[in-house]
Amino acid sequence: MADSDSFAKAQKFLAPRGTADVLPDEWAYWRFVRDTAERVCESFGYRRIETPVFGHAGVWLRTSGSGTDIVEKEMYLFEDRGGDQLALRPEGTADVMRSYVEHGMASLPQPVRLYYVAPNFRYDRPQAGRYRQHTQLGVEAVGDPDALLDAEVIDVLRTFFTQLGLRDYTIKLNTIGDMACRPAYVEALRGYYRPLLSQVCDDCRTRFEKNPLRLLDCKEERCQPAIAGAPRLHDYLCQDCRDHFQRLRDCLAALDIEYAIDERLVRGLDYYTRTVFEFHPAIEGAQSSMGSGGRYDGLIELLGGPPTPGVGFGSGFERLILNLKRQEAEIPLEQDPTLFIALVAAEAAPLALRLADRVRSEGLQVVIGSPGRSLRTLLRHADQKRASYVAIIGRKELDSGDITLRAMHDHTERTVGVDEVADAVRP
RNA sequence: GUGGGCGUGGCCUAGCGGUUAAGGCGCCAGGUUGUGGCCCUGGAGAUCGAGGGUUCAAAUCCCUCCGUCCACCCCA
Repeated sequence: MADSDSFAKAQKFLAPRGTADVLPDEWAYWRFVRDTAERVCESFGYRRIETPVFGHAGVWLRTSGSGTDIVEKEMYLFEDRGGDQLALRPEGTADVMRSYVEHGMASLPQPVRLYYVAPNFRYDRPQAGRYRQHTQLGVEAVGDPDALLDAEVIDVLRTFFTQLGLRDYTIKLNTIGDMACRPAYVEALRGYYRPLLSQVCDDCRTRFEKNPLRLLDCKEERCQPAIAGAPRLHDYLCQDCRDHFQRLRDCLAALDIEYAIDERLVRGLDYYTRTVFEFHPAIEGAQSSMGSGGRYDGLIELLGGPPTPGVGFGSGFERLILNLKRQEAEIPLEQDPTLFIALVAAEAAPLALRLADRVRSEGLQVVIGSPGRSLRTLLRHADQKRASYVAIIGRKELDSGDITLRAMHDHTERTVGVDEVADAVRP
C-alpha cells in the first residue's frame, strides 16, 4: 500500500473498495426494490424498525458465533473516543433483537412483526454480488414458536420476489434441530469425523473444532466421501423438532410454496435453530443466495433477554437488482417532468423561479433549464428530459408579462398568463 | 486469505517499440441573429492507473505496487 499522498495522486479519491455509488440512472432499481419491500412487508402487518448502523461489538460477538467468518474476520471493529468497542453492523437480526429487549417489546402482543431496510458491513473480498457495504431487507417475527410464522416469513419473501417480477428461483429448506437434540448430533458427528481428520481439508479440521455442522457443506472434492458417510442430522431430531418441521411443511403446502429439502443446508450464523432456508436464482452465479434466514429461538437469551423464539430472513438488494437485470425485468420508469422552463433571457430568473414554484405547488414536476442558453439548446434539453411542455421566457415574454407555452408532442404554441400555466399543462 | 483477467478523455473502444495518441457515444457551440428529436460543421476534454527499469526512442517490452472485475472461500 502506497502512502496516502501518492495514493491520492495516483488514484484520486475513489469510493472505498467494495462500496459503490448508486447513481441516478441506477436509482430506479433501488426505488423499485425498496418500495416493493415496504409494501409487501406492511401488507403482512410487519412494522418498520431502524437501528443504528453501528453498535456495541458484543451484540454480534456474543450472538453470531466465534467460529463464523462474519465475526472472526469480517467485522469492522473500532474503538470510539470514549474507549467503547464498537462495530459497523455486520448483520441485522442481532441488533433488532437487542432493541426488542431494550424496549421491552416482550410486553406487546406476541409475535412482534418487524422489518427494516438497512446497510450491513463486512470486510470481505468483493466480487459480483458481494460488497463490503450491502443493503438488506430484514424481516423478523419475534415471540411465537409456531411453525406458522416460519411459513409466514417464507411467504413474505416469496411474495416480495413475485411482486418484483423475479422468476425461476428455487427454495432450499432444512431443519437443523434445537438445543435439545443438536448437541447429541454434534457429538455423533465429531465421533464420526475424528478418525477421518487426516483425510479432510484444513478448513474442515477447523470446522471440526469450532463449528462442526459446517463440515457438511464443505465443497472440497477430498471431503465429499467423508460427508457422504456422515451421520444424518435428521436421524437425531427430537420429537418437537420433527413436529415443528412437519407443521412448517403443512403450512407451506397450504400456500402452494414449492421447495427442496437440502440436508446439507446450514447457515453461517450460529444462532439458528430448527428451520433454515435459502432462495436461489435459477441462473447460478457464485453469489447465488438472494434471500435466506431461519429460526433463532435462543438468540434473545444470548443478549440477556428472557427465552424468546424468533424467525426471520435477510435479502440483499444488490443481488436482487443484479438478478432483475439478468432477467431484463420491467421496472417502473422515472417520472418525466411536466414542464420545462426555457429561460432564454437570463435576467428573467425571478419570473422563472416564481412560475416554477407555482406550478410545483399543483403537484407537477418542473425543471428550469440552464439560463442563457440558446432556445435551440434549451428545447433540445427539454426533449431529452421528455418534458411535456416548455415555458419559454425570453425578451418578448419579459416585456409582455405572458409566457409562451409549447406543447412538445404536437409543436403547438400559445401565449398564457403566468397564473394559467399550471392549468394549461396539467395532464 | 487463495487464484486468474483487465487498467488509453465522463463512457465504450482502436493503437501493442518511432502516430500532433485515433474513433464512437456523451458534452459545448454553430448551421436556423427565438424553436426539439434527424443531419452537417467546429470545439473542449487524456500527465495512455502509479513508480521504477530496458532502449537512441515506451501507451506499446520487463519488474513492483495500486485499482478493478471474475472465481475459490464465505455470505445477502
